[in-house]
Amino acid sequence: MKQKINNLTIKMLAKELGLSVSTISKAIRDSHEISDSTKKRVNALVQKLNYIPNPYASSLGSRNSKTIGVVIPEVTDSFFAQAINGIESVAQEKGYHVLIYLTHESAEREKKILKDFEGGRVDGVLLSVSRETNQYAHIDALIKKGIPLVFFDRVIDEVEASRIVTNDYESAYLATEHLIKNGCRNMLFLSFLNTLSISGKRLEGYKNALLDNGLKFTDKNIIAFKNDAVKDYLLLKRKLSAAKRPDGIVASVEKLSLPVYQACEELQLNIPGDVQVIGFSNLDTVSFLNPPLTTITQPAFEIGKTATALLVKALGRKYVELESENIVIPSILIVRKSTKV
Amino acid sequence: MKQKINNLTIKMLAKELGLSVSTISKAIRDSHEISDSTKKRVNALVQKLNYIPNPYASSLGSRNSKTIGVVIPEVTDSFFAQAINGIESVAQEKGYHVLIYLTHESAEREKKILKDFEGGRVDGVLLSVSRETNQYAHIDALIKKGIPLVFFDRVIDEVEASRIVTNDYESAYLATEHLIKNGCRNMLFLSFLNTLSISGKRLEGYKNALLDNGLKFTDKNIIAFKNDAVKDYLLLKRKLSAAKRPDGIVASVEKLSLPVYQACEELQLNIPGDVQVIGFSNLDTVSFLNPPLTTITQPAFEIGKTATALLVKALGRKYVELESENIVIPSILIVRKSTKV
DNA sequence: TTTATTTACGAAACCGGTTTCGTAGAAAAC
DNA sequence: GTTTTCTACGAAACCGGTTTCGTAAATAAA
Repeated sequence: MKQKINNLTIKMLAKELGLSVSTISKAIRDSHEISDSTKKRVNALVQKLNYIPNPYASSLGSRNSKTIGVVIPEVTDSFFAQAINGIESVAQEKGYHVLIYLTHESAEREKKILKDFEGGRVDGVLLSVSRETNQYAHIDALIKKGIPLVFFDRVIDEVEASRIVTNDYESAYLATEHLIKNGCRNMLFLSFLNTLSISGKRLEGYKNALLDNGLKFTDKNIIAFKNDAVKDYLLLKRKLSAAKRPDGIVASVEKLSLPVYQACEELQLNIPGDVQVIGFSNLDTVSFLNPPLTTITQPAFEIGKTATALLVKALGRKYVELESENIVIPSILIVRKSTKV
Repeated sequence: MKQKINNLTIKMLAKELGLSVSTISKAIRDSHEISDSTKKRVNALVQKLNYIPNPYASSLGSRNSKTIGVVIPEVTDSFFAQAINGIESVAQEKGYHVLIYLTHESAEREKKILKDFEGGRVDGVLLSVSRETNQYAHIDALIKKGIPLVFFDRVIDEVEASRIVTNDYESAYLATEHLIKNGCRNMLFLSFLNTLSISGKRLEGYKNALLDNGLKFTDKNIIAFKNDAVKDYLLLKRKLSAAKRPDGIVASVEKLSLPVYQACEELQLNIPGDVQVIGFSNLDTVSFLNPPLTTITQPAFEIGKTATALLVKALGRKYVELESENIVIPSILIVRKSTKV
């Protein structure tokens, strides 16, 4: 069907040099069983003819693809964009190729993607689960097939695998405490409705910060967005214009900070005068928001790098190790003007 | 070396059903030369055993990988992030896998990546060239190898290939004219130093808008950043504190808007009172900057989608077509408070 | 009824490398 | 000088599918 230009094959090189196919193959991969002199001859011809091995033939024969699969919810989110940056940097350095897949927060998509991986498309997987993901048979199945997987940021606790995360509990605690120290007594906690352990941890942090500071926790202050932008926004506005208006907001997800600013603007609420706001965000524009947003900023790039380094290390080993690492890279609180000093 | 779990092969399925390997292969791919009844038998077993074909074996045999390569300068830029989103959406829909590569604005990297592609790793390529790229032999070489390539956003005019871009000239013209209408007479044009045709077009737009409105154009108002954040920033500040201070700024690259805000803040310059600012940006945070930034916003998602659709269409054809399409998707001017009404 | 097509499938070559294993000749050890 | 060990390479099987081509049986056309 495809009439690709008669590509150069290893066979042709072999004929040209009067060597065998296997010798060429080994020479190219710098095998110790080939003499330096023939290696030079081979490489010279490779250069001259601009020979590039067919990656699929190599992968088939060697049973490894030098490819890692990255499965994330979305890419238009500064956290994930930065994480990809970190991932790609070490992948490129180590000679790995990266296949990227977006789940758009759909567990169904995630399943299909991982299932495809069972066919051996990738040597290893970096996964940040979708918000919808509440079971993990598909993940376990993949791991059982012998394909190393490392979670980053959004993990499933029940699955035995390495994970690189940030300190969600502590940073939410810190964020909440920061508001309390600034005088807040009635704080909203904004998150998405889901089963993600990370939201759970952040919520816990928020909750405990309240309790530890003698404030009481009430479900009414938890807003679980449903990903219906319009409805969610209305809900937020209602909360912000209620009689007992909140005096502080913890936006536990990057995407939720902006609606807060918008709602406050529409409701003529002053930040931080009327409401103080702190958000989990990695955007560098936050410094120039009106007012600049106090944030919990995650080490996205580092997380991506570390996760990939760990995966690559695992791929380098002949036998898959059993023990899985659990690395926590802390987030940082950056105080700006959306919270009082 | 790798002791992958004895994977299910088509051969085993064949034995199990008493059919030949080729029959199974055809049945799975829904070939017309297999009867419905055996297709059903085969699929039933496939389901039952959870058989997933080895993608590398398929690719090798069929000489196509159902994979496209995406080569972009960076991912932590809202334009590219959104573009990837568009790319991935149609790729996933059409059953293509996407390999992603970042050049980090290095022509060298770009060359290496494209060269690797010559080995047949991908069926087609989506490319947005690096800022450094000033020759195109590597691109031509790839195309000559028979691998379809479509440019998006950052193109090389000299290369014969399809391209999906936005109306850079017109939007810069529009942006500049907008400032002029608002009373600006001495406007800075900010861009990166490079040979990118897109910067050239934007610069042309700026220039012609000046000339058409009876203003004179001077090189002194063009700041070509060199990607050295510190020096560039100092240069900007110097320009902004000069005796004949500019009254308007066109930031022709997303990354250049923020430094402007920062510099104005440090220099106590009011936006838009002292300087009006318009930027090319796709960030949705711009509405909440202080003041909200007037922007030229590019249809990034659409560009990604269109480029991919075009590429996939080309891949579907038996023979590579000669004519290359040239699609322009316009950007839009969104007026906010950083420019006077 | 005979011949021409179609339909449904199998055998075998093939895709382009990798890996295993065997071996001649050189070098080292005894 | 003989045996042992390396070194450097080749033949052939293999990776797991796809594709080509041939053909028996079923169906249609003459």
